Amino acid sequence: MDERRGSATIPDVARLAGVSTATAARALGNYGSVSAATREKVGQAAAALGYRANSLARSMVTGTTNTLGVVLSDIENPFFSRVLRGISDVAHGAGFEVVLVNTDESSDTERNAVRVLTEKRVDGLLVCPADAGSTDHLRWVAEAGTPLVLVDRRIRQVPADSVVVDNRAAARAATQRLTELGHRRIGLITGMDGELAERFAVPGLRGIERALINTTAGRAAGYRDALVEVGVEVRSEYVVSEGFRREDAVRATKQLMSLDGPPTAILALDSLLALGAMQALRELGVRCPDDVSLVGFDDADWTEAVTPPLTVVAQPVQRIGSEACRLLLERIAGSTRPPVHRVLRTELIERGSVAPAPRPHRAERLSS
Amino acid sequence: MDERRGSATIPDVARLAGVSTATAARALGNYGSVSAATREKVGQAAAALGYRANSLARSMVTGTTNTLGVVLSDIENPFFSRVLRGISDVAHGAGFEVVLVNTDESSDTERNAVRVLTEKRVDGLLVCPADAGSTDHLRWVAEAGTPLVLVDRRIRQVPADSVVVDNRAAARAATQRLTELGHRRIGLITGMDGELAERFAVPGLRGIERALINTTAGRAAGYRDALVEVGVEVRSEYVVSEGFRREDAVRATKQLMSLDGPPTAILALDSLLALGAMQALRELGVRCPDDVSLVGFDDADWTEAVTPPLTVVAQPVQRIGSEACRLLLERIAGSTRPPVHRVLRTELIERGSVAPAPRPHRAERLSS
DNA sequence: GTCCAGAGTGAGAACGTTCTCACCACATCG
DNA sequence: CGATGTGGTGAGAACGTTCTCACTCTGGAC
Repeated sequence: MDERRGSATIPDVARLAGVSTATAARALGNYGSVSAATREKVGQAAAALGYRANSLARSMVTGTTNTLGVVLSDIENPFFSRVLRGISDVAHGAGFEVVLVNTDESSDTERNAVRVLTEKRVDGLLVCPADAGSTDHLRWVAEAGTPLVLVDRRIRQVPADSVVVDNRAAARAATQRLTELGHRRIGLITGMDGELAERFAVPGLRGIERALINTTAGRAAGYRDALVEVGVEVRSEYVVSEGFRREDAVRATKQLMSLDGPPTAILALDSLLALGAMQALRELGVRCPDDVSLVGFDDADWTEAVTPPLTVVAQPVQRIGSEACRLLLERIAGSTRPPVHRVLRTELIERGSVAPAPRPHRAERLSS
Repeated sequence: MDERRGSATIPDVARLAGVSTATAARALGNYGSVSAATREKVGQAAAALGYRANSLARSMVTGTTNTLGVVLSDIENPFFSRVLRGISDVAHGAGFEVVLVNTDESSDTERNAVRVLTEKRVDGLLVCPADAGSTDHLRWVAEAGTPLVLVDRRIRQVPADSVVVDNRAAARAATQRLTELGHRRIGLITGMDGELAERFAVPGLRGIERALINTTAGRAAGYRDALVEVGVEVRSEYVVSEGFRREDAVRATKQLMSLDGPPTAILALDSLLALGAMQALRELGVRCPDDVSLVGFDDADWTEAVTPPLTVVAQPVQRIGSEACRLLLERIAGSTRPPVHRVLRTELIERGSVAPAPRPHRAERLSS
């Protein structure tokens, strides 16, 4: 009697309990008013049949799924996994489930994910957009009334809340610290597509607008700002972009150190790149921080444990996620305030990997 | 005309296209047979109205959601984020979405997650069970016919596929390598609840059965196996369990090194613990590998970049996920073969953090 | 000319909930 | 004593799909 494959439904429970489906539904769903006696009867019938609610049917009629869609580039990346953790904690705390899609920075995948998720009728979307260029799908979502929050990357054309970090200021602060310590030849390892990065970091002011969108570009701009401030010309051979993986940073660092006047300090724009830089310095036998100072982005779990401990620009990674999710929940709850753009602060954590610039050679001392 | 809030439905599209809902549905859903002309008409109408399919309704009638539920303990942990990546890649490749829940090793949360996910009618579940003790909810799922695969932890009582690693053999191999190099005093940092770990690692054979379930316990058992093999008594003060965080491992390591006969080698049972051990050794001024050899579990991204590079037991982390997901998809596709238990192989990757045991003091030489 | 296959279509019944109404009985208030 | 709630209940209509069935054509085989 209680072993039906397709599982029992409310009518089944109602029949067994001897009440109408409406009453059974009220008892099970805990809404409306039901007498204690019927509630008991229905409860027992449900237990006997192994009744399990069908959220799909419920969502169909209520129009709400208690589900959030999360679209980000790569969950394997510790940055995103911590962001997701922040999102997930807030979401579950409020009774929402989380559907996750990795885009691998592909705009097509993102577009597709957004379509599928809206078709699944998620109550809201958290997106870390892959490409600031193609955003019609995001505009579409925002305008169709599905709550949307942009995570870690803001796009001006999309009328949605956003939670980002002031990447430019962060990189500027880190670079300033290096210039304060006397460093003038400062290498930058960006990871992004080379040509693009160079454009932001090097030649004058072109691209600043877009730099506010892209994380890496913003940081590159901050690097430039700090150098310009102390009157140092930004030299393009100091800006290296070989890719986002650790091995790429190893290559980039070796390239930097093989330059004619090799940098006395290196700024790596994310934690994996910093790791690669460290590895390369070790492999080259270059002493850190004696010969070269190193600053990374993101306070990964290993930064404090390595030798020397790494100086980093720490971002409130988890808070990016939790804050974004909180904004989204407000929207879902019906808030209609104009788009909010939250900018979280970063913090420069100084550890052993940074030291004053080594005494310059005489020739250089004269020239500067 | 095309700006309705609640978005257009198939009847709306059908009306505009001048066909029946059945035909419109066929044209949009790409099933049944529709003439090219009507398909075109319907397509245009849909575009004009901004029609977007409703997966909920579709799932209601088809009985399939193209969604997998994933329940694991902590997505922030690099191990799980890589497992998830493996799952997610396979799932998306097959057209499935992924709903994620973190349990933080809480059995209650897990039970609840499983309930909610089955109510959402996911097509299958991937679970890394928090507690081998309370498993009725998993048995329920398996018996109710929802495909289920256990990830990284097998539970005998649950009739479901599983994908795990042979933790015991892995830890045994790592420990053997250390004994081969002459190490006899080998510290073990487990992270798990102290009392429990000691029970597995130290006194004879009790608990071996359960050890096959729990990851940490399995590894502790492997450690013991290797020591027993070379006739070394397992001393309980060498087995330290302070917790799972890096700081815990720092404390544990310092505790180990302050022992009367401090260990000449340390085996840390996961990557975070190894990190803490490294940090502690550096803080203590103990040279690695000259004074103490160190072996960790899991080939994290930083293991190769630190000084010295860390010897680790590498697990095919991503493959745990992808393999599990593949098994699940087979089940969803209807396979009814008896439960499969896949055991993936680990690999000992030797790097600079391991060296022969330092020359023993005379007294010790005599005694051994 | 008859028959049949099959492509194209439409009407309407599912799927399993929640929600709106209407109804009843009973208590409370004027 | 009648009017006015009010807690408990049931009938039945949504929600937006897909699916089944029946129907109409057309074209080809006999």
